[in-house]
Amino acid sequence: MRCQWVRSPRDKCARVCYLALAMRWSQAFIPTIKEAPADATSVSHLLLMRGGFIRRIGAGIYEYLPLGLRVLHKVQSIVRAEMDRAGALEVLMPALLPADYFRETGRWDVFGDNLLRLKDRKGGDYHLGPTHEEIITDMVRREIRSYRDLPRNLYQIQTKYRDEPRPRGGLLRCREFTMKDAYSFDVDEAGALASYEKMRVAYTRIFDRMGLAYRLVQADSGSMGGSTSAEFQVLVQSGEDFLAACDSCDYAANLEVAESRAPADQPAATATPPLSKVATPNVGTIAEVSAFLKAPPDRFLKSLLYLAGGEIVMAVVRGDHELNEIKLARALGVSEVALANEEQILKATGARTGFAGPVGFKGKVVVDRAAALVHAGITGANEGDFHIIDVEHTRDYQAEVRDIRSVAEGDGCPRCAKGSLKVYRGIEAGHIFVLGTHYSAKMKACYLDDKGAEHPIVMGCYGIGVSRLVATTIEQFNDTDGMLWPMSIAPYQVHVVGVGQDAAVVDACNKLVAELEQRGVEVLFDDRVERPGVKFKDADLIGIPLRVTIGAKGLASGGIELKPRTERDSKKAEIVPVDRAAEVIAERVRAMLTT
RNA sequence: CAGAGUGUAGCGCAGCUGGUCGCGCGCCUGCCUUGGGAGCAGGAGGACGCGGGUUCGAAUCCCGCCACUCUGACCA
Repeated sequence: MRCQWVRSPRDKCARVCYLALAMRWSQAFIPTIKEAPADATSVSHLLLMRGGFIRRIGAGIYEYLPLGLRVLHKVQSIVRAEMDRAGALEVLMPALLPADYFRETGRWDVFGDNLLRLKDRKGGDYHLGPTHEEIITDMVRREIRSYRDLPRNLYQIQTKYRDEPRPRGGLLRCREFTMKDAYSFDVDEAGALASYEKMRVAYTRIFDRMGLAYRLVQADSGSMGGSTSAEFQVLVQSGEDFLAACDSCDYAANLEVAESRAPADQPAATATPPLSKVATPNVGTIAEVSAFLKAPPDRFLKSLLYLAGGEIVMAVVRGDHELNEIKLARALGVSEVALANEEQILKATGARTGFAGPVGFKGKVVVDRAAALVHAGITGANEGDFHIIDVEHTRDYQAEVRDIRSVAEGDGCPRCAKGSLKVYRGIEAGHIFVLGTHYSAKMKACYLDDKGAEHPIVMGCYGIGVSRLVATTIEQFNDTDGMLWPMSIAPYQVHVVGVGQDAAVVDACNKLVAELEQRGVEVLFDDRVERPGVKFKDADLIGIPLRVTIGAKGLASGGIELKPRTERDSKKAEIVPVDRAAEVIAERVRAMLTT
């Protein structure tokens, strides 16, 4: 084991990194475990635990062991390099924050239970920072007064705290996690958009360097109070977010906000007869009524009652569609909506749950644009055990027509004429926002223009879940035996496995490890007195991208064996002559870093 | 916050018709073995989550609390 200060040759930013280049397993702290921990809730969680990368000490609170920390540091250094390249400046704000700043913007209350609060000995209110808009805005308002000082982009890599209702998935959703957050400050909206675009490019470079398959999607700006925003979603089956993407153009959006091509009206072949009421005893759900009346779900008008800004509102979507609460809230101009409870439904419609409908409803009604085109529709009669059939929008009920449903697989793309939408699952790895003057206006972060007039600074904010990325990468790259690290963030670049204790083998191992170290290659050398099977299993588990096997057998047949972790068949390992091994391996590492 | 469940050796679990706790893996020692988590022999390791109650006696039954997990709500 030797530690030294090195300048990594691949790092164009001339950053000096501290890296222990070579590590002998017998001297290391890599406690792998054979049996799966019972509480592992995702592939990445399982493998990070088994591989000895992390340990849990509380719900959503993890320790990083040496391998885990190396990966975390590598992700951080890629993020730093690209942020610096984009002209952002690193700062560090405290994790422990006095309550005053969040009180200033109202988020002390808005964050509610998600904020981890504490008191100091004098009884003063504090919290651990879940994000730092207020703090950075305060820093900037105290120091920046002139348009000459703008634009600026400041970022930090900090530990963040959120009292998640339910942490899960290991590092995917924690209460304490590492995040890179950047904040841009511009004189106007156009400047903010330019800053936003720079971050979009930087993020693309970051995720590309990590070799991830991801998609940039339109996103809900939510309570951040911004206008433009997009998410970087890493595509994995286990992802908790859903996104819709066009199969022929580059339209992609989080399902929360995804749109579909406007539906075309298909007039009924025959005129719809007048309304009539039918008895539907004890059948309330769409599936039940559909079976009872022998009518397909797409003829139904599903009527849901919501509480929006203190008012009861009816939202109507087609029976085969799902209502989208974010779209509904936006259509109503409120920040959020909540499903009405049974009591409120009874009071508003006069019927118990399952029999609500827009016909004759006294309150405000919003109908989805697809539901508005339903002919001879079927809906609740606002009377227990009765439905109404042959309902026509406009003729039989009045409602505001809006897009309030979630898109579904196969819907037409809203952007192009021929494409249709596919639904994917993803993990949000990054999010970029134009915030506007939401925070600067509230906190009076202003600058003077060249005429001496005062304006609020126009802001943007940009987050990357650094610790989440460690887990996300494993979610995307794993097989039945373990992790498959991309070279750029692997804990070590090369894993040397010594088979047997022959003097010739031990000598060859030591010599190769020393040569690799000299060439700046990060190498983990399994020098343990263990059976080969144990070493191979551990090597597959921790997933270092290149494995070098040195044994008597290989040496006899001409050299050492080189095998990428992605190659499952050991017999396909490449035989490299001993005297050229270090050179070939170092070159391979270099090649894998750039692809 | 609502519903469900689990806390017993480092990890995974059994024991729960009350009688002071076992198994597998891991760990230690020795022998043997060495190209995909070997084998044999011996060994160490436990206030059975915490507190109270019932009982001659509680891991086991009862009450309270705590922690954790799952499903939902929530998630810049």
